[in-house]
Amino acid sequence: MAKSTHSVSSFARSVLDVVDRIPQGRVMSYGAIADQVGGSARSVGGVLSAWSEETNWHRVVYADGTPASCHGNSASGLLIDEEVPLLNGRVDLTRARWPDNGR
DNA sequence: GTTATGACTCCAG
DNA sequence: ACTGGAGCCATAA
Repeated sequence: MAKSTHSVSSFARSVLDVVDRIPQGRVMSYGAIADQVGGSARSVGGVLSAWSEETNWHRVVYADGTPASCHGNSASGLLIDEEVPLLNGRVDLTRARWPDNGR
């Protein structure tokens, strides 16, 4: 709840809330989060960039499972550390996608 | 209120 | 599989 101590737009707070709910070893795509908060994938990216130090941005990946770009490839290492199944450099959404729709 | 930018996603070649 | 172009929405100036 460290995030609540700062003033932020309702949209950003919603995005941070969803990302914060992603369990370890699981990932969510920008578009999926955007759909949950009612925004667009780009807007979600902007929020993550602003909260990269307080948010699990490495658990958020592209629609095809590619780890979020910036900062080189540190995301892959973090994902491995989180026990996220990687497949040829991309996240295996077949197993890591969350919520895992029924599983 | 308008313009420009961005950690996105989809479609076509 | 990769690249380029267009669409999408929130934030900042």
